[in-house]
Amino acid sequence: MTVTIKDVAKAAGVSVASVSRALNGHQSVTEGTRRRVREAAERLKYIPHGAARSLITRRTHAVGALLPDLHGAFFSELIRGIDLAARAHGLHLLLSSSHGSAQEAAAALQSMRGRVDGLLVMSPHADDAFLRENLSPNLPSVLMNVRNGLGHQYTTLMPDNVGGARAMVEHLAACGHRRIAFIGGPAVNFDAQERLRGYMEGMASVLPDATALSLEGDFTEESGHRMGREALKLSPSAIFCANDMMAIGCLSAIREAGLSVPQDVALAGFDDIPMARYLTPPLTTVHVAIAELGSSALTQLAMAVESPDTYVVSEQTLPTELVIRDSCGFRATSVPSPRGRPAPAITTA
Amino acid sequence: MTVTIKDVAKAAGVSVASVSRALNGHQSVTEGTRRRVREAAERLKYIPHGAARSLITRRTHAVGALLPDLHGAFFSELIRGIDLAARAHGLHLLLSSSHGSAQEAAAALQSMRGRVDGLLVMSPHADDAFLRENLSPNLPSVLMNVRNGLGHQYTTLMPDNVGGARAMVEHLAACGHRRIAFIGGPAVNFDAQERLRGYMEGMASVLPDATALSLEGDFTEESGHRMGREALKLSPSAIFCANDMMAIGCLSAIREAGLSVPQDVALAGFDDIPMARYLTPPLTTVHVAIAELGSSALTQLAMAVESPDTYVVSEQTLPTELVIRDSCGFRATSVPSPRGRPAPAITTA
DNA sequence: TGGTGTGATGAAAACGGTTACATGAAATTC
DNA sequence: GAATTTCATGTAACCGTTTTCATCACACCA
Repeated sequence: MTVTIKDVAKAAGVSVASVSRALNGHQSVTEGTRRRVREAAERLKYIPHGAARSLITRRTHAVGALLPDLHGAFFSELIRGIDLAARAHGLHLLLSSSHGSAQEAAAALQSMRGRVDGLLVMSPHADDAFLRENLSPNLPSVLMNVRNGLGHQYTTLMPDNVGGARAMVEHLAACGHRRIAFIGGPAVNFDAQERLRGYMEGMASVLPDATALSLEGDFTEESGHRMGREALKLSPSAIFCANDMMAIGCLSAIREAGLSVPQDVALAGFDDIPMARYLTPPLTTVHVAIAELGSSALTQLAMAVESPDTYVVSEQTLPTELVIRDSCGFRATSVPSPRGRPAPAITTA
Repeated sequence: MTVTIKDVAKAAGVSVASVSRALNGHQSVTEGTRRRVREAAERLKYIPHGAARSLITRRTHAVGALLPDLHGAFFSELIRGIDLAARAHGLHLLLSSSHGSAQEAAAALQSMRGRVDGLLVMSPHADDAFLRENLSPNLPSVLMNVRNGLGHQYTTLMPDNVGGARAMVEHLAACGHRRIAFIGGPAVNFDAQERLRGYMEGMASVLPDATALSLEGDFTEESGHRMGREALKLSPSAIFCANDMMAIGCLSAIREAGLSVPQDVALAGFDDIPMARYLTPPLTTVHVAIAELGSSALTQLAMAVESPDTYVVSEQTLPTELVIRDSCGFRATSVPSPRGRPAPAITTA
């Protein structure tokens, strides 16, 4: 049925050991033998059995990625980054996304053990208890967008949520806004916490006399719409949403109130999803290099896998970029030009 | 170091065979033995070695997905659908995307063999020769969005590109348009071919006296912009783009020509990416149930894997839906309302 | 009581590779 | 020319699991 190393050995007239050596580029093999083996393997279309190999080598050359139930641009960009880096490191990617509960996430992790050399974890359920329970210490793991309280036991990467949000507040203040409302994400979400913190810090440092006007949404367009209506009651001159989808919802709430952006209310988002520049008006937002987050995380993981002894755990913050478009009233062109550099950008830490 | 079945056997005072039987729910095991084994396994935190198991069982409980280098909503939706169905069938997902060339795709397939029980293939490079060369006949495989010329050797799924494009032409004609230009995708692309065919068929059946006005883009926004300019030279009353991104590019080309949509020129796209309803004006397009495509494909594959003897290869077409918004001039509301049903929809075959 | 069926258990053979070690021939050294 | 090194190759052990087959105790039946 399937052709094994024995078949190749027989066909080439050598032992299985020689086949293994020849095919794996071991040095002590005659050129003639190597050629005959190569030819036989080629002819028989021999493909080594991955499981058998990893049984003895204790390497699967695969890493697992545990991702939350997210869709849209964020998700695809993240995977793109991860996948690209994985291929560069010769690693396979075992993907498990869209798990809604902590139990599901735990089950996914369980079933991955023994199949992967390392783990990439981004999950809203990934608190300390969860990690302690479900992450084996001898399996290299890298975390994304989680608070890592475990004594720096795991490498952690996250976008500079605080810096990005701060920069946005500073920009809005520089545009002359004083009453800046903030529509945050769910309080349990780590990114949401960080962005709220950035908003607070920004307000405190740039507008110490102004009151912080903060509402809690849940990152969905619908909640942006709902909270946008609430926010308008505070008569703000600018509304800063913790992500772009909420900003979209907020935009329609503003319109429904008979107001226009940016003339009556300035609007800003966070993430810079592709849609942001096609809105009317184009949305001022904070760009997060998501693909880069994914590929950096995987590169870290690859290093941890390849040389566990010399690898040092670290905590990395990826810079964000302020992308100024029209919705904040800073400038006023209207038709997005295709493939042009998006807008003036300011990079944060 | 790692705890194996032997350690559990020793701890429970039984043989490895009994441990295996107890843990895998074999019937001929005493309740007492089973309990002791369970306890020992629990205590030692034993997790079976996947590679060792799949070496003997010849099952990896994983399927591979070979996807093209695409990003954005299409990609994430597809993966979501696949992943969801995979979890439902207890299968792991080995992902390999973003391979640019046929060689890379071939290499990816190569390195997956022996690690997966089945293969999900969507690739622009997946023509007959490629498939014959790189797909082993004893590895169940399901194809998406490819022309399957191999005597129905593989199950194939694809959206109803022809029907969707036809329906759009019919709708535009019903709106009173006679000069309907079409900006297609790259001629080598299968989806592009089908959508062009749908356009042609639609024109022939509904507007037999009108000339087909067809241009070739490459599915990018930029080409939509470029071809949009060309299309305008043909003084069309409607432009139908083979995907939404090109429609976006086309929209800006129309604006730059000093014309407006839909008053001067009607515009339509294909795919219904999330962005489509947020454009100004909201884009009339053809909705493709991408997640469903992915999950259906995986379900087919799971069936093929689980019962290869009774499985029958099939060819499935997933219905598309006409989504009528404002860009075609059919109606004229303007602000997209959040979470509302998108628009009147017409389902095709 | 002796034969027989039954059901739990253990020993050992797979699965398909890699690699330590043994072997023997050729090359090198004296 | 004998001793010794070198080096390509083969033999066999091993990785961790499942599963076949043999074994053995036990209850059952005549």
